Amino acid sequence: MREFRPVATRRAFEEIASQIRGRLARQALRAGDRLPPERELAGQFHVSRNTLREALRSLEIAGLLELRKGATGGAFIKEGGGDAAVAGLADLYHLGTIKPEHLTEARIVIGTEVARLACARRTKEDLAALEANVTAAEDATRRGDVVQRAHVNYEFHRLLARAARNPVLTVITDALMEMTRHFVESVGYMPNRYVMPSRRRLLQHLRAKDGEGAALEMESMLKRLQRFHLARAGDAGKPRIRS
Amino acid sequence: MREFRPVATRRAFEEIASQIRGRLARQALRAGDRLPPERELAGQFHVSRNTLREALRSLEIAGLLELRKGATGGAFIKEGGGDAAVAGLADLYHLGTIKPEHLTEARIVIGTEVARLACARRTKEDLAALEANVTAAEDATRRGDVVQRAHVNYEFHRLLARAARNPVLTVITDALMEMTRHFVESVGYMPNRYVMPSRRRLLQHLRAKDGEGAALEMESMLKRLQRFHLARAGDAGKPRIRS
DNA sequence: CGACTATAATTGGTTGAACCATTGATTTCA
DNA sequence: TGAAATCAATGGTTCAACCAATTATAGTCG
Repeated sequence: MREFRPVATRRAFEEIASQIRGRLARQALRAGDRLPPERELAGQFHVSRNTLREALRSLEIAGLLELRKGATGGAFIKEGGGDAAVAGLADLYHLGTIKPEHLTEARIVIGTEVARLACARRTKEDLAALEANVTAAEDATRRGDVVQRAHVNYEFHRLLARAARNPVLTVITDALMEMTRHFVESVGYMPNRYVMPSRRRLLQHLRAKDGEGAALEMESMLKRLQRFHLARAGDAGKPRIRS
Repeated sequence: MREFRPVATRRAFEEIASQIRGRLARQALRAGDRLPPERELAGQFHVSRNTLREALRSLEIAGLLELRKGATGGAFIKEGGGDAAVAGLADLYHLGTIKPEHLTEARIVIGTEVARLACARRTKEDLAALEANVTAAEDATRRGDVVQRAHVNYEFHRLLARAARNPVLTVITDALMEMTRHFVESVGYMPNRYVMPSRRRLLQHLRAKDGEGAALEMESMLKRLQRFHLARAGDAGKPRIRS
């Protein structure tokens, strides 16, 4: 496999970020903890404040830290929420590495399994939240508020993923919804008549904990949506190219 | 849903990064292009070089730029390779948000579908690369080189994901393998006798383009691996806690 | 002429000191 | 007591250097 590793001409800020990452990985630093002020940390690492800031900046972008200003401010360890991973995947869509057809296909693959797992693990609370969401989507549809409806629909998938109780699938679903949102905004909101009935059937399967039924329902809905989306993508789709 | 967006008290470097991101998204900047030197860019944005550097740093961490030193150096637009997304997901594992049981479950879900798709789309070249990989794994096994064997095995899943021709699944697989690598390193390398025979059967399905057979083979192998892994995780597993 | 070598130019990496802007705590005073 | 003024802590930004790596270029010697 790899015969040689590139000789690590490590930059100072990388070394610092790596040390802080290490303390996070070994749980010496936990969510909510605050790092010392920049000026003090710079002293501890024997680097200038600018260099230290680049290290903190890299950790902030990676989603590990949150920097707050003010008297009680500082660098706080963030709860691992996967924002960075979501942004990283979304960037791949913006760059064109991920194309609409990849997105729709991934949604089918992931969504189907999420539905299956959610059936097995959903709590009463999950079910209530999902039912409230579907009701809200139906309201928005009746009002003809396509934007609101689209956002409620993204939220449905996120809720379902959380009900599946697997953070890997949660983060992936969040990323897929983020990409879908960009896609839909670039081709325009598209009303259709089959999503809401499908939602109702899906809720039935969830109530009955019928994983296979839920998976099939989700798969068929997403495949229909795929055809719908890709037809649009042909015209206006893909990361929009402005002049 | 969201009633108010947090008022964006945007920092200068964020505004700069956002502008560059925008030019990337609209393809005004493409992979391989070089941005002007820092000193010049700082002038264009009317900010200090330090602030500009924080912006470039954030884009570098996000995997969008690569900074090279020297006379022909500068900030180059990177090919969208998903490194940042992989690192973001791996961080979630280090932070403990993703636990070994989530990881093994996600591998089953994703790996099964990857195997199915790879069957449908693999080229002769994919097949050849996979066969060479399995041969290399058998060699390493014979030599008792567990470390090498583990790395060749991760590579197998990556090759299979590339054969599936969907960059979403590629990136997710890369991330899952990265997490698996950390997991295995924390609990120790574990030889077993069922992976290599499974690989051979999987290759047969790939040759025959038997998607269903490949999916079943992969699923059964990964489930067996899951039991094996989680048994270990009970003792030493999870992101290792050192004193 | 050609290959090697010293030099210069370009570019990112780092430093240190200073000042600005925001935030929360403290003090002041009606 | 409570509202307003003040202070202190902290991240954000600026500026002006200098360091270090890398490549292009000019020079030198065989």
